[in-house]
Amino acid sequence: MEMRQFREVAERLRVAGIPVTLQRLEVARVLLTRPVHMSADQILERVRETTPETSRATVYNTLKLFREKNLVRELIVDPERTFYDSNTAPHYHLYDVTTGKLSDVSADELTVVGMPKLPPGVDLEEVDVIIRVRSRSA
Amino acid sequence: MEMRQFREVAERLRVAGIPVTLQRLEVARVLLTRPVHMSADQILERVRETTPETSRATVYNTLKLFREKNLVRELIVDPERTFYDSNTAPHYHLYDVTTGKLSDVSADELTVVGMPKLPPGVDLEEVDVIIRVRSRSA
DNA sequence: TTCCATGCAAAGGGTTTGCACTCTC
DNA sequence: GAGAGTGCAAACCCTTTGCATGGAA
Repeated sequence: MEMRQFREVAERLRVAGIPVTLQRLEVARVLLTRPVHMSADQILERVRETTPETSRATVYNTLKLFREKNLVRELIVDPERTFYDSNTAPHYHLYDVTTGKLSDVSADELTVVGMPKLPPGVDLEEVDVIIRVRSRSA
Repeated sequence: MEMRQFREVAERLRVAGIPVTLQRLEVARVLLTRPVHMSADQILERVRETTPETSRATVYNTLKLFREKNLVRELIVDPERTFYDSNTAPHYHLYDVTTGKLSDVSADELTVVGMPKLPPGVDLEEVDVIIRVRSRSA
């Protein structure tokens, strides 16, 4: 891990208005230095490789904070666990229900045309597209 | 509840190759006699109004069976609980994250254009579109 | 008699909560 | 010394599982 990356994620947290702490920096390093899809547990595991004194609760707190500040997006694709996506640009997802593997589908490859008129008093939050695929069993 | 509806759902189960039992009939009556989005717990509650001797496990078993036979579709829109949709025709969904209310969006109102080329060895299962909205707080 | 369906209770797994401790400002 | 951040363990909630009972073929 280079110092440069540490500095950069620290700056991202400050810009987002998030007070910097050791654990938040670690979660940010794992999650925000490249586009990834990870579950809370995978993140905790990766963080503990370098910072073992990190609790599960803190990771959940941090993820909630990052989501509120729009640093990550929550992906609801599997009832078993929530995934966190560090790519906050508009894009869609391909989910392999057999392997649990998630991949990005760019807005170039796929377009949603049309939008139903929303009920009165509601604002659009986001549009999720999930392409579910199944690995052919041999 | 009219006899006619009972007969009709019973026939749907038989056509789907599902042996008819009292509990399955009740779940089918609650779920399949009109288009609804319900959680397992809501279904259990409704079933127990008329057939109190129904266990949670049986409802889950029955829902899994119905899903395998394509009588219902599972909706993964909320990490808290799975919803079951009795509308098996292709369509999309609008989800109010504030109220938890789900509604259908027909394929007329919205179209997905384009499809990324799938990784080798996988089959398309389905394409989900979820429009997330938020109720404006007064 | 052999299955299959069911009820009940317990277990399981991801997430949240309560609480005490520590650190910072 | 007040407030925020953290670790730990327990609580929570939805769903699944194990097991014994009961019924149908």
